[in-house]
Amino acid sequence: MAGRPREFDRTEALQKAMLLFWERGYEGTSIGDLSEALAIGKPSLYAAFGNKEDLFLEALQLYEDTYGCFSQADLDDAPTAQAAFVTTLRRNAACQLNAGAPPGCFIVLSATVGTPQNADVRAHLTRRRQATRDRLAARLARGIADGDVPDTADPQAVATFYATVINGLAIEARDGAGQAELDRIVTAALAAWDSLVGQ
Amino acid sequence: MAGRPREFDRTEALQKAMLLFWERGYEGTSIGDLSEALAIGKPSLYAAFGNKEDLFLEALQLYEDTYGCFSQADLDDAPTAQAAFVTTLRRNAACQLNAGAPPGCFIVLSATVGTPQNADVRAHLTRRRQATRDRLAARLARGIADGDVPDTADPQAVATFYATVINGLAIEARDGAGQAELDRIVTAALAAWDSLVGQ
DNA sequence: TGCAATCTATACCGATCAGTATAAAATCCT
DNA sequence: AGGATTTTATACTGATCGGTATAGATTGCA
Repeated sequence: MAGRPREFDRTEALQKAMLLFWERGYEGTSIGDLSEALAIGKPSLYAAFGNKEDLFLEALQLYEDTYGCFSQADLDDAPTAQAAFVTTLRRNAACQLNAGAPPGCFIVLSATVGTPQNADVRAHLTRRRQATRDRLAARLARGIADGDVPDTADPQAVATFYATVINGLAIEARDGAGQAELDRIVTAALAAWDSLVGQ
Repeated sequence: MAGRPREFDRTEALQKAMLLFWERGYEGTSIGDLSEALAIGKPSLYAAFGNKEDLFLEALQLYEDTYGCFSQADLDDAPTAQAAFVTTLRRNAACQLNAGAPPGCFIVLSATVGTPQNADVRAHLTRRRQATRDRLAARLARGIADGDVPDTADPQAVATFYATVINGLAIEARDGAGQAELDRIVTAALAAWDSLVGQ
């Protein structure tokens, strides 16, 4: 009923895999790289995580659960839509840089282009990015319902603008921007609030 | 002094290579893919363009010269910094989508992450992105000198914000955004102008 | 102790990677 | 025609890709 116990910590290994995928992207990270960095033989890797795509998706989930730049609670708990966006974008800027981790959001960077055979991985990440935008739009709709956002505002348009800034932040971070620079970008984006919601 | 003439149009071949690198990125495009898509044997490819990196850099140059989203003249010829930014960002949104070409800016998308051995290609593209930001900052500085931008404005901060939007636009386009959506994002970013320059 | 079950290391699979050696084919010049 | 020069197609290089077959090692249970 119980065979030889595995000799590595699965969670630790997954975290190292996440960091490697984060730094090099899906196609830039080979199974050989992972086997070496995790100090785990390839058969053990496959037994524990399935194939490369399975491992990547699990690493993505771990990223969202730990380093993830997005918090639904930030949106829900804020009293107004504007306050929710301030908190969400401030957190996002802060989450682009982490000591001991690669700069820039995993979800934005790890697979934007690549070979046709990996199109499903890219589509998965596209859906994650669109989910972020949709949540922003939903919070704006709630703001209109709550009365703290003018009902002339276009939730989709405003959400898409801020989602674009969030995507751009990841590239700025990967290009070497410091925390102060990222924070200034968010400050600038937030300064547009009144003109965006038509207040 | 002259041997067998080459049987393909070098410019045509380079354009096809550009389109493939644009769609799949540097590492997502193999020499075999290029040889097939261009209908050119690999030895002819190497003889005409050097190695993969040389070909990519030449394709990048062709992109900037043809599909490139950025025009120095747009910045120079506008009477005010604000007008220059309106034109530059409108053109950028329009350049994200081209019939018969992949969506999203080549320079932003084709190599943001990857293997360590291709770090120099990524660094090259990072420098191109920073060049865009620096030109935006220079135009703002001119606006201050010309008197059409308040001298309290921070050219670097404003330029970095708009550069971030430009980077984000490429990802939105690759994710499937339509022209109207991209235009709305630019409209939103431009609406922030007054609050950004402290007017 | 023996057996079923599980993990490990080694070595391998066919396919593909970037790049090239070789030799035939096609041109210009003399 | 002959020779120099360049491009072509074919076939190959060693390395690496994602993934696996095989067999030995380690466990719990009977």
